[in-house]
Amino acid sequence: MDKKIRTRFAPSPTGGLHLGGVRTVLFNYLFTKQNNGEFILRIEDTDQTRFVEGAEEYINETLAWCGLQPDESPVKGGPYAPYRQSERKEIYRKYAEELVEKGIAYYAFDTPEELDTKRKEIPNFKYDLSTRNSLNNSLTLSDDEVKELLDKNTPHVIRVKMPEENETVSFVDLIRGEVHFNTSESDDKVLLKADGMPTYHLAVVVDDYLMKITQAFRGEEWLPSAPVHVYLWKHLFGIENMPQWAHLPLILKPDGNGKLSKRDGERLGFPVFAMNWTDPRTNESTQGFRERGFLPEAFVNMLAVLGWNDGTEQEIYSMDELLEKFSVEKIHKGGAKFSYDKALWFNHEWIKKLSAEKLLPYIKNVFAEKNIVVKDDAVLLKVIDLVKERCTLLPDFVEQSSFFFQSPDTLDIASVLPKWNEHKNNFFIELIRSYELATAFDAETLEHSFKEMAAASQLKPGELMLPFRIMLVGGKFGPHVFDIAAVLGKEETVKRIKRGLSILEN
RNA sequence: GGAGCGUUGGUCAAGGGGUUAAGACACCUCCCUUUCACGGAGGAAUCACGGGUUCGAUUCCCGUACGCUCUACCA
Repeated sequence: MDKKIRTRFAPSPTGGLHLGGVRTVLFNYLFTKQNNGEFILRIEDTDQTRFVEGAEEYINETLAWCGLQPDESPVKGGPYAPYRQSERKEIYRKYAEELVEKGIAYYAFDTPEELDTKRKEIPNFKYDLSTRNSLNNSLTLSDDEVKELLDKNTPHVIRVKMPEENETVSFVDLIRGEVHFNTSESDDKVLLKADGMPTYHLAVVVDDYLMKITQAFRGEEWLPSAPVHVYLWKHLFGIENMPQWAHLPLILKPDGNGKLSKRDGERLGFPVFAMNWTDPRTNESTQGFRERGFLPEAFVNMLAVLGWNDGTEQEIYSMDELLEKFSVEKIHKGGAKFSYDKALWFNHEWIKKLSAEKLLPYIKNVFAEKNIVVKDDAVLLKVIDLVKERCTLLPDFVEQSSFFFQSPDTLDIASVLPKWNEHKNNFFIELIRSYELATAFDAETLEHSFKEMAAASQLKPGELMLPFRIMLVGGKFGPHVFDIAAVLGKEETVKRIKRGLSILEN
């Protein structure tokens, strides 16, 4: 039992990594690192027809962005390389044939077309104990016939022969407890395809064994085929060497029911992929959480509590806290509907939580995209602290603070004009004079002199603050006006008041 | 159709044989703020249904309903 903990994430490179995939990685990673184990990335690219260029790189980049780096991977290498199943092709045939010799598997020569017509003719057709004796395989053919077909390189597959007697396979799932299946319910899954590649069913078992995997996390959709894997383990490597299974609950659509899909994101207007993804075949691109303006901390946090809760009221977790508090036993059994509103809330919380220094590179990036030039990082740091609590997504910083770095294009004078008069106009002329002479230009003294002058002019400060804000900011938003003026500095503040006045005059 | 898994407010969820059934998101009202936010207060659940077991069940057991997943030479 003091075996080194080893887990794996085994995606197939067919497109962008979605929420569910990243969460599987997260839970895997958390569990592994809590136990000083090793986390492996294994690429399951056994289906050449579904292989998509760039998908593997995308997975690597996503893991890096989330801070979930594997200890062994195709890129990083490791003692059990290669980590791409297509490069391990030669390994699998041996095991499939071993199974044939043991009578646990058999050769099948039925063509896909033949099986297709069977499926059309017979409702609920399954290649299983009820049909295999009337099909074209080494169970029905004589040894000589089989040998001849094999010698002639006739295309064939190897299928498991699920037991005929009512054998119950049960195993303990880390999340669901004991799960039972009757083996006769499973069909005779293909293990080795005609092209010599293994199917998932053979490949997971073989590779999990060869790579000494101790715990296997995967989505709940795999539960029905688990008995096949357990059966294979039993005859290939022994049940006692089988990893512990953990079938994670699904992430569901926010509306209705069913697995969350890329389509739902498009339909409802939120990302489902971690990062931008462009399908090289269709050129169709999908926005990711990263490009939408999510912080990796928030993304990871949001995923962690989708289907897991530590029993306390805590909702905001850093990676370190997750590493400390995560537990597999507290993962839920039922699926959870994804809520984009909640995801936004997490991002907002993380923007508030992170220091201006940490936020700085993200904000500069977002500004650069809008061609906003920031000359002085120290100013930007101050600005970030001033506006961060009103930003939910990173690009919100542009809206909320671009006026610090460039004068607003237009002023919302409609909000001022109806109540604008000569009296107020004079006040601002006075204010310009006063501010020009000011020796200190901090928010507090600015506010103080502003209010004193207002009192002297028999005006309520409140009536003057909105026009002042519009002149500086352009609209009805942003931090306290005097904080803004202080950051802007004397010259710029005065300049903007003058400009505002000239616009209001017309 | 079959098998497996699941079911606490609109959503995420805590809890667990006896409770006023936590908390968060969203929504609404109010307070704070003469901007927008933040923040604060308040507002919603006969714990899917029906049977048991029990002095007592939302909590344990069995059914039913509903939902989901799988049922490919895809993963």
